Amino acid sequence: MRDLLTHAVEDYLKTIYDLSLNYGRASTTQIADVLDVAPASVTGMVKKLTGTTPPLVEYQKHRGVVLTPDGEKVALEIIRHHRLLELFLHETLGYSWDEVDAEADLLEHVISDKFEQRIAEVLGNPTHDPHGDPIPTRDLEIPSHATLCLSHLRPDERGSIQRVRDTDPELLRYLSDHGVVPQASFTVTGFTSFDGNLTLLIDGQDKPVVLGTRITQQIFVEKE
Amino acid sequence: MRDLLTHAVEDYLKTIYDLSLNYGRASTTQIADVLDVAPASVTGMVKKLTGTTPPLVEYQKHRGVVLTPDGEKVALEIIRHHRLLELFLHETLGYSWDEVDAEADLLEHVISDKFEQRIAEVLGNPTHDPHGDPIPTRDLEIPSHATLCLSHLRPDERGSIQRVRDTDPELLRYLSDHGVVPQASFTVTGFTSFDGNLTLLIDGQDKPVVLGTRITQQIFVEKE
DNA sequence: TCTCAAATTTAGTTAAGCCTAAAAAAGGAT
DNA sequence: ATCCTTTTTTAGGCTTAACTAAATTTGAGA
Ligand SMILES: [Mn+2]
Ligand SMILES: [Mn+2]
Ligand SMILES: [Mn+2]
Ligand SMILES: [Mn+2]
Repeated sequence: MRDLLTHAVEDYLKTIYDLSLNYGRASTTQIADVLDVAPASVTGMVKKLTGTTPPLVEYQKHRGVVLTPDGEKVALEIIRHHRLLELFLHETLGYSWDEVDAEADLLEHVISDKFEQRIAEVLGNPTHDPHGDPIPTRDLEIPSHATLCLSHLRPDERGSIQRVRDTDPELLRYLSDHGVVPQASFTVTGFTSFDGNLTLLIDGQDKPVVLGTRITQQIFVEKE
Repeated sequence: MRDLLTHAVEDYLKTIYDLSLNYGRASTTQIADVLDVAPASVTGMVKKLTGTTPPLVEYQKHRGVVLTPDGEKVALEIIRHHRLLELFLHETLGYSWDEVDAEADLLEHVISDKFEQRIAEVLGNPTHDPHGDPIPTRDLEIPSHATLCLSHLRPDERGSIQRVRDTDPELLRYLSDHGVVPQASFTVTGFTSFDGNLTLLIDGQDKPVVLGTRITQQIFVEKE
């Protein structure tokens, strides 16, 4: 019954967890989009996940899918693997922060509990990954993390970058090239209402950087 | 055509490589034994491996299987992964030498070229794994390694341990507990012809250790 | 040479996880 | 209420890599 935790199952659960955080639930098409499979494949897998004992997901009539506590536990285990691996690849093996997500996506399903424990020790039981995302603890509690979106700030407000969505390597390279990295402090110096562009002056940088909403919606901050 | 390199295919090629080293070829039942699958499954896979372009193995019905140069290249790539990973787990993550084989068996199929390169660098481009087995170089040359079996030594001969078969964790723990580890020098102090038992006095150890043929056949040495 | 047990292959299934095409169900707009 | 578009499910199939059971081949000993 616990051997049902195939790579595919783990990726579905992780995806449902992420979507539920953002939307409260996960729809068939959203899941299909993220995992790059056909919607019909999602229906098939979701059926399987409701049929396990204990069930790993709950289907709510017209409201998509949410994880059961059991499903969430599995998702958090995989997310812990993923984020520890990202940090390990970055800190110990010298990967840049745009390269770690893809490799961690594969390794997360394969490493043992021992491997997880050892890299956590080597890294000093870290609380956040290279993109600022919180790493669930060993008993799967989630450290605090910022939820305020950069797109909501306006000129003259100051803050610090806390967290950046990690799935687009090109964006990550662009951001780090311009000093937009976790812990960087900044002042908002401009806002254009037509397109939502924000201008930021990062402390210690010469030039301000202009970011569109596609970008500012993927960055989370703390206000000063 | 190169996407045919599934985990299963890689494990078959690695197994055929190992068996060919020892027996010149690999029989269906030998492969089935090592991989713990049914002989019929081996026949099926072997057929698939002869049908690729280029073919990865050469096969005559009922006469066993050998790798083609292409198949050998793939096998050596996986073996490089495996042995680098073993050393990395041991040196960097503090695994003991009996724990590394199982974990490396899973990870070897998943790590990228970049991961391989990085751990090789961190380890200083090592030539041998924790059990003394040679690590193929980046261009898949095999460093020299001892082929003289400990079971062939006789009293008063001196030598040094070079290499130990790595698949039995219990044996590995027993050996390291008694100082039988790569680079250890020793003198043979006894031999019993009935059972082939050898008595070894390891330099720096108080007590001699008696090893049966089941053990001495899995240890390779260099004579002094 | 013949016989027979061991080794190997063939044939037919299974399970996972994906696919496409078509049917059905929602839900917004008229 | 009806239409229409989007979302979701159903139905049927494919591929990979296992399995079991039965058939076949091999090669060693009588
Ligand atoms: Mn994954
Ligand atoms: Mn991340
Ligand atoms: Mn393996
Ligand atoms: Mn080894």
